[in-house]
Amino acid sequence: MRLSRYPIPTLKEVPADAEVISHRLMLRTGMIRRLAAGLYTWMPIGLRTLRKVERIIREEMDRAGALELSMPTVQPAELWRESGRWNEFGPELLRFKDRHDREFAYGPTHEEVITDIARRELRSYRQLPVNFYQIQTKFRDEIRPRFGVMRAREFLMKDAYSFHADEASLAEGYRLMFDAYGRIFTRLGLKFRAVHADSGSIGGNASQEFHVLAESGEDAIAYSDGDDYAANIELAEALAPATPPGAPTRPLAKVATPGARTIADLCQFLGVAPAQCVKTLIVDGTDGGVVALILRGDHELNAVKAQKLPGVAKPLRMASAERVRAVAGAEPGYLGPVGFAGRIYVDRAAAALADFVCGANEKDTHFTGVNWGRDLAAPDPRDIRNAVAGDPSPGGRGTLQIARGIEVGHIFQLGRKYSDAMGAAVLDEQGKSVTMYMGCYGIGVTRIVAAAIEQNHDADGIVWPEAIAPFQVCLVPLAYQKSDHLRQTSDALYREFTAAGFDVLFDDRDARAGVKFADSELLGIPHRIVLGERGLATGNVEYRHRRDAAAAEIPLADAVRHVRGRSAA
RNA sequence: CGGGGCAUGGCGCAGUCUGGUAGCGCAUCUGCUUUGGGAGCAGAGGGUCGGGGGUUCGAAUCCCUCUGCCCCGACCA
Repeated sequence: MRLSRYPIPTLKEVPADAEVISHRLMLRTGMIRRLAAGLYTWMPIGLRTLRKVERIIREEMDRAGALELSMPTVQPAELWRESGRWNEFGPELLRFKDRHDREFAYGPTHEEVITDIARRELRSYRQLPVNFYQIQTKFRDEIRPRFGVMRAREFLMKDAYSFHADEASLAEGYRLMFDAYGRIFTRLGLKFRAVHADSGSIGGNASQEFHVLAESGEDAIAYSDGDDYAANIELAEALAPATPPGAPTRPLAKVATPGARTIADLCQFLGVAPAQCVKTLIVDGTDGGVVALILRGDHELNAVKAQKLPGVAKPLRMASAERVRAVAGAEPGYLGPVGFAGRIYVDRAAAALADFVCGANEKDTHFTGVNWGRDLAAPDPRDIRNAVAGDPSPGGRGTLQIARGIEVGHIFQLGRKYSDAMGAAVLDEQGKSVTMYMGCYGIGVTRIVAAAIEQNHDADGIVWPEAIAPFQVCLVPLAYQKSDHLRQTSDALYREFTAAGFDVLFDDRDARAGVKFADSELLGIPHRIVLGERGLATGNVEYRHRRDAAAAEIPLADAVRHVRGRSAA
């Protein structure tokens, strides 16, 4: 592409509302433009990358034996009523009516539609297993769209759905998709990790997420340095410390701790470590009452785990200060399990403490030297905290590390949730009707583009992985408008690269060198070739990979071969 | 949805408190100079100050109201 013919210039300044780096860079490079909250136009440069991502996904899905189809984005309400999700899904589902007052939804996902297809079209176990996929626009009316294309309302998703005669086949189909996802993210040139995940509202059993590793990721993931355990922090099992609790050595004592409402205050005041304290969180219960959750002072509550406990309201809500006062008789800040009458859940790590500190359920007062079994009932330890770096790996070897990631893929074994609800069955070998098992497999295609930028950028701009760069090669002739010789040489080189099959951005603008350099770096094109009068006098051009520290002189005649060599590396 | 904030040429902002002829930078256009790291000079175009209502001789500025957007929380590819 000749840059002089591309009407969307790069920007030095970005709209003030762009917070994350990928959003800023996508705006500055002219990849996207915002239409409304969570709605973006993909401009020509951005679309080139998006299409490359799509192509890799499509090739690997096809290779894994999946069949591409395309389902409507608009779906009738009846299907969603059949699955029960018309009510379950909540306001994220965009609903509307047609001229006949019939209800529809703009598809946020396609389990219902594909299950409808399956129950109409699939008759025999002999047609199974089968995996259908599409790459298509979804709409989810997110409460708070943000970060540009990273959490948009309208976005492009690859969604696949597999159908199986039995559970073993589902497990096998799931594994095939797991492998395909690994190939996809590898080919995209991204550093990623597959982790066990909570299956959330889609439902089902086994489930794994694929995360692109990036500091700015919204999710925390825990992985072991000694085995292959890896899980989303929401799910990652937090084990008790390896060492068993010691025997009590100190007497129970009530101490005055005026003003020490937080763990930090308390530790400062008493000169103890947060890990020697216990904090007590009061949350709403299902029966209108409350539940106390006990954690070690240096640990955080894991809401996903906690709201699965019997008696805890879902979604998890902290109890109001009034209710806390009514139940515990003290302000939040001085709560503790000693003498607490209601239901209590104690985290494993907190349960492993001896001689610990906790609130005394009395203003400005704490207990020290508290011991389970002596001063209060021995607890039934539960896992209700977030795993932290240094925890023993649930896999058995090594310790957990924490990384941040952007969720770009999620695979589920759905089981029969939808096929049961919607009656999707085939005949088995005995001619008996059996409900099909289902798997579903998503990839956030548009999100991948943003995630790739989050993971691959520097102070000058994007540093595209070659496979998804909008252009592979950037040709920068200097004084293109002034020198006939230089113009002819660079035109010829442009044709040569194009003929060799490269996507080439040809910066034939009448602009200063600095402008062209800055733009090629901002756009993150992997290979840059600069043609100047000086070098051409000796038959040389300048080559620089976007990741190189400095440029190198290479013979003009070798340019294509040189780039091909660097591009294979 | 709850809590905070913003809305002034295409973009980034000042002006609002204390009402008095709408400004700056970037970008755009023209001319001249410059030409290996986001050029210089001279000139030009472009704004119903988010919409509606009110107060006032006079409103970007004060009041009411609506709309849109952003940030922090619960959701998800």
